[in-house]
Amino acid sequence: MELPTRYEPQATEEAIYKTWLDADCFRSTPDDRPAYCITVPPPNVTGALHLGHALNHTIMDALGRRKRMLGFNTLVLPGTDHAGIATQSVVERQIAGEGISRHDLGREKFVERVWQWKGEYGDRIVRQLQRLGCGYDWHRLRFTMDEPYVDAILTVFERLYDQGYIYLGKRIVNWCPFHRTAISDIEVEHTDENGSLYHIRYPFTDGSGSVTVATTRPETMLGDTAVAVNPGDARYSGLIGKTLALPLVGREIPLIADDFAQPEFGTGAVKVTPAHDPNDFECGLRHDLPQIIVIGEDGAMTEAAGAAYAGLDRDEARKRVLADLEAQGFLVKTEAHAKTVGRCDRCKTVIEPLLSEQWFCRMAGTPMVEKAIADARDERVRFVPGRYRDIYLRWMENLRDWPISRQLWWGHRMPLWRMTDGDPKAQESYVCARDRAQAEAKLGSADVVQVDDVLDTWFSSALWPFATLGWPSESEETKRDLAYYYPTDALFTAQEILYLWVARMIMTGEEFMGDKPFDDVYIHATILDEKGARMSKSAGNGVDPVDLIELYGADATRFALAREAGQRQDIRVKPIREGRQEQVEQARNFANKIWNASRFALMNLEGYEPPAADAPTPTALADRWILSRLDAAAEAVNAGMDSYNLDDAARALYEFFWDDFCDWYIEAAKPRFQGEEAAQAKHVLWFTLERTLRLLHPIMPYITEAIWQNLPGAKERAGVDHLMFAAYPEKGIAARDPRAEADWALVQEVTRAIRTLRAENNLKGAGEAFFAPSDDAARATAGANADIIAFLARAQPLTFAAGPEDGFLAPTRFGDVRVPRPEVSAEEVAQERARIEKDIAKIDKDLAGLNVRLENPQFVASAPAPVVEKARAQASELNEKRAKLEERLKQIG
RNA sequence: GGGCGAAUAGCUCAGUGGUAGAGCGCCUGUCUUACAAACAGGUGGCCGGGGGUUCAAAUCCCUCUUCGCCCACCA
Repeated sequence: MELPTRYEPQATEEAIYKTWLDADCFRSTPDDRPAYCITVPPPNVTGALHLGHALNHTIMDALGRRKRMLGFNTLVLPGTDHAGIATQSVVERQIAGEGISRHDLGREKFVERVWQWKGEYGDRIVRQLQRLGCGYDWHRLRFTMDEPYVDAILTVFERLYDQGYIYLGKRIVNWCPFHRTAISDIEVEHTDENGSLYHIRYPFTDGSGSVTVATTRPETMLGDTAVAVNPGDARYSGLIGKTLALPLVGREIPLIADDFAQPEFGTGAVKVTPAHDPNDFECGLRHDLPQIIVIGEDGAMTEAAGAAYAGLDRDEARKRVLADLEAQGFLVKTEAHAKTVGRCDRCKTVIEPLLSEQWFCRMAGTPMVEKAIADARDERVRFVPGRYRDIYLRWMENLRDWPISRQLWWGHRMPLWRMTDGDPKAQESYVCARDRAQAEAKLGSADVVQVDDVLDTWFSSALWPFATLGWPSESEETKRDLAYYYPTDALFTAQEILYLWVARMIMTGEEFMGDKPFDDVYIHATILDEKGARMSKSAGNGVDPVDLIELYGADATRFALAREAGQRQDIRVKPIREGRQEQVEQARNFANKIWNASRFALMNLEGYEPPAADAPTPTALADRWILSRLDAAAEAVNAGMDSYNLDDAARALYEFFWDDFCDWYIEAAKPRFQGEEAAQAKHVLWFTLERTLRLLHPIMPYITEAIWQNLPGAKERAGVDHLMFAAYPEKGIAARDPRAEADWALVQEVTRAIRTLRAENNLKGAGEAFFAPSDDAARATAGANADIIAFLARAQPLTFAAGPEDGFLAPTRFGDVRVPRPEVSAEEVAQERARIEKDIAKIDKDLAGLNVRLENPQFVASAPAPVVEKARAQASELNEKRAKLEERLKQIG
């Protein structure tokens, strides 16, 4: 077997993936097996895969692969998202580099450019997922702008519209002046910033004094249509109803009473700008106030702001207004004031609350929302970790209507039409129609126009679990797929899109499929940098998974992520420094260990034919022990995978493979391959390796496949061509053997004692060692394994006797170990004495602790008997050990 | 302003009532016929602070501090 001593993933992984594709391993069609279906969160077509994706897909692929091996018909259905605002932003930035804006190009040309972008970058994501090893059914790859998918969107829209859920509303929305579109609350990012609170004096028109208001946004005063005070505020009790003259503008506005003005804030008087603040808007409705829009869609002041300010950017306008107020004596004072500022989560532009006409979808109280709440409350949809259920419920129970129209160009244009001369601000003008012909028929006119707006990108992603499976097609294939795969089994995502996406999928699933979209929602950790900060392109602290894969291979990258992917809220990932990344490097070392252990096994199993009876039933201790450990590992790995604790599974595999299988079993097996135990040792080696490869495969698919393909008899015994189709080992694949585990502990402890004595005393080469077992059981176990202990400890031979009086001594639980002492210098004697004294000091410390407990009558009375027994046993062991060490001290003088 | 998570060896993390573990790092040896990306041995921690419950607390409760995440229309 010609295998290099180092595992080189770069040389093999891509070729292996190709064999899987060529054999069409990942295709899923309904059959007699139970289904396991995941529709993957579609990455945006904005660019490349980031580490969060890598984690997300590692988890899904690992769990999907394991289910396939457990006999489920696994469908992991991939796709990409057109990602309206995000992709439009990217392309706008791109053309900005050419010195043009989307408005220079015009809608049609611009959308062409975005399609071009999608063509280039959509495939790139797919290639990167394949490089990561994802076993997805690429025949079913979906894109949110594919024709059948668009059909689903139109169908959903039509139904919601016909039921009266979709309406045109005039509201304050979050307006992004950069994108020139409305966005929803959850697309606004809040940051705490240092600002100022400005106190401005508004004089009464009758010259009887003034009222001072406090505001953080002085520029909006140009649109004020009232000042409000709390009706219970004694300071203003006689003044309500009087008229104020708005400084700079001169407009006469009333002083009104409204509960939303809080006496304790500022001066207790608040300026009311109904067109630019949600609270003021509500207040304006209550008092029937005019709504004056002074900031336009581009973030600049409008004509209504007055000639002096029109055309100024809002920041510039603020400065000008303040200067003018100051000059005219209206600015009373300015104080520092921390405030939260809303920014567009895509471009970080400060959001302008703006009064505008938008399309909304009704939420609160609708059956789909009620059902989506009930699904979580009754745990028909299970959240993992469970705490996210409460977070979800709290949000769902306070839902506001969903603004679904966006003033973007890249997206699904809303299927709403009106006659050209119809009132665009009246809902009655509109009909819902899929195309011009239908619109003309419905409106009874050929002179029709479609609304310019596109749908919120999350409107389309909300349909993902069923639209990707073909809904609303009535074809036999679709009906079969939906019946078989829906509801899907689990959804895997990060917490940031719990509301944006998860909640809405549950609602639409209930509304249009009459059932939840998935059983489980697993919210995995968010990737943070080493200091705990969010990774972002602008901060430059990102780690590119493609770099990690190129450095260390996909298996190592996957293992490193899986090993930390538990129920935690975040995972810290260090940067790549000087071409190294610690966490993935450790995983790469593990892969290399797997490679080399397997290489050793393959060398010893050349030409080997595993017996027909798959599972060995050996008699030798080492064999019984490793099989028992294998079974324990299988149990732990399955438990971890079943409970979304991939980290536990990864750790169990790591520890079993490295500590048990490599460090002890393989080492112990070396001499046995020559002796009379060779047959059973080889069988156990083959079996343990083969089953371990199966256990590892979901997390490290490439290296395990590479080895398995070379393992003699593996394919024949499993009856399949690829490891991914072999049965996944579960608890019970081998005999649990507590006796063997207890006996092996002796082998380990005696071995370690000899090793330590030899290492600490600088004894080179193989030498003698003595073991005086404390009882017959220890003698029997050690006797049967003397050769192995001697081999492992590089001690030759192991003699069952007290050994020479002047030998180095190590008391163990099973008896005394001695290693003969050659000529030593006074210095070396001093070193040995120091070590023994240190050991005794440690024993004394432990004994003191134990005695405190044992001498406490309450401990003896209250603690469970086994605990007391254990403490007594420990104390007596330590006393014994101490006595022996003391004796040894006297010996060396 | 609410909600949540985290704080354990220099670093990254395990450890949910019985006197602390792993990997990396560091120190000593070793090219022992799978692996120096390795092997053997060792060093290293009043488990963030304070209180409480208990015979017994890293672990359960309260509180404080620090860091982070999510949510939030107080000018």
